[in-house]
Amino acid sequence: MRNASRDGQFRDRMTQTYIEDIARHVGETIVIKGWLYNIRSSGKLIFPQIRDGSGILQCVVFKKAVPEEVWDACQTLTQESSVIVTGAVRADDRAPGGFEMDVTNLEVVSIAEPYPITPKEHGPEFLLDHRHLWIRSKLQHAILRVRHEVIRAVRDYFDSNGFILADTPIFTPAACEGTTSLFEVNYFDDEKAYLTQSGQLYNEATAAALGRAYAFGPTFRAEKSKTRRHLTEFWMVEPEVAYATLDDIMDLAEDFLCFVAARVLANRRPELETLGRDLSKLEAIQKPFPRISYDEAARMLVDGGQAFEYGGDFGAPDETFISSKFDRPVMVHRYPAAVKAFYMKPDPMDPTKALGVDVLAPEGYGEVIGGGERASDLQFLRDQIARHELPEEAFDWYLDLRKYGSVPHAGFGMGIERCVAWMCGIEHIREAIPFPRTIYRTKP
RNA sequence: UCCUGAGUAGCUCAAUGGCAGAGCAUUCGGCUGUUAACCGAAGGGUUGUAGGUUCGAGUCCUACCUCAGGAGCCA
Repeated sequence: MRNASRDGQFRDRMTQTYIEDIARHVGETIVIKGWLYNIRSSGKLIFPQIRDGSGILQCVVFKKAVPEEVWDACQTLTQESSVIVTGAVRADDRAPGGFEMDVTNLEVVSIAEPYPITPKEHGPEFLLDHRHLWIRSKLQHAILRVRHEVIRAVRDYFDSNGFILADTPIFTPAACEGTTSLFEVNYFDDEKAYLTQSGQLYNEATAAALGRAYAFGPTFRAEKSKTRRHLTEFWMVEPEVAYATLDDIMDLAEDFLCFVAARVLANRRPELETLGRDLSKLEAIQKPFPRISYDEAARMLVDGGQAFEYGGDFGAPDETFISSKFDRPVMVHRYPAAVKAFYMKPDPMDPTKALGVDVLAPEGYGEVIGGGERASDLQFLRDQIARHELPEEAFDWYLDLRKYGSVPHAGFGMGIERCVAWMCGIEHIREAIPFPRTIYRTKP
């Protein structure tokens, strides 16, 4: 089996050069395979800009330097036509990116029909209808590359800190946290199945098997949410650690987010600059993150004149108000148990509070991480399941975890798209995933 | 589900209740360094749908449809 990444062996056998490697080929004649991004002409001179997925390269076609059929072919090129160009690479300050190619040959692979996405402005509806083409655009291309970096950093972080990847099922027999927002699947004969809304309960099982485990996969929420922070289908990474407490998991979340931000800054700076991201906002993601209790946060809201009722969960404007008081993510812990999930461990110092934590990102990006310490007492969980009117038979396996060597344990979940949107500084989460699924949109 | 806003050329948008317009895209022509290139010309319309008011409706009224933003809920 060929390995595309190891030592670049796969790449070296290809008869093409990728634009991201162009600086290493100055003075050489190379082949670029891609698509026409834009074209400008000036009589006897044509400037086709070629994109190949790794970057954009400006080419120069001079009428007297190419065969007549190449010149004629250039006249027929339309936006997004696919082409293979051959020529010598040269550094030139006049070219975007600093390098350009003097074309000696151009082969047309396919002439594109009139391309719907022009180099001018478009509205969100039109762009989302053409998402399959929109991702070719410069900004979307940059966002997807940042997303890749975030995911790679997530995996590298856990893989290099003793965690074992143990993915949890997508089809699940029951709700983790209530049934209101579940997608029902009509396939299994015996019982109803639902698309997962969290790997949480299964992670507790894998953590008991592996010590430190994490799951990373798609998650589905049938919430009627219609905001820039919500997707119907999103990706979530969920670490779970046996013998960890709330404080341990807050340390982990803090270290983890700093690692991800540092990696994006280190490896995707050109993309961040393309996106116009204020890099100082990302450089500020440094330990220690402020840690405040729910009670302290509630006092901030009341003192700040916000319309907030003590005892309830924070709304989006509340989160934005709290996070606006800090220049880095803030961790809010010990929420009222009544507003949190049934499996949260009560605070021994104040049983009306749960040992949960939300990490609120700055700049209004909201809750990127939610987690906490899980209840380890069997009878408490039985009571909670009854109190929440959940079917106990659906949780028998989960309760087994408390019968056979129950230990303190904690974990959290991070929404990948919220993190990517935050890193990129983009307005809407739907641009942080290749093909967003929202309440009223399942195409393309 | 609720609140708010928007639907006019392929796209982005103009048009006091009085002739349906512009830029970009497309097609044709011009230009030897373009940077969302520029210059000239041409084609392109059931103004979201259905009613209503009016001498006359893109514009005012009613209902519906679609989309966007927000709330609740959440990552």
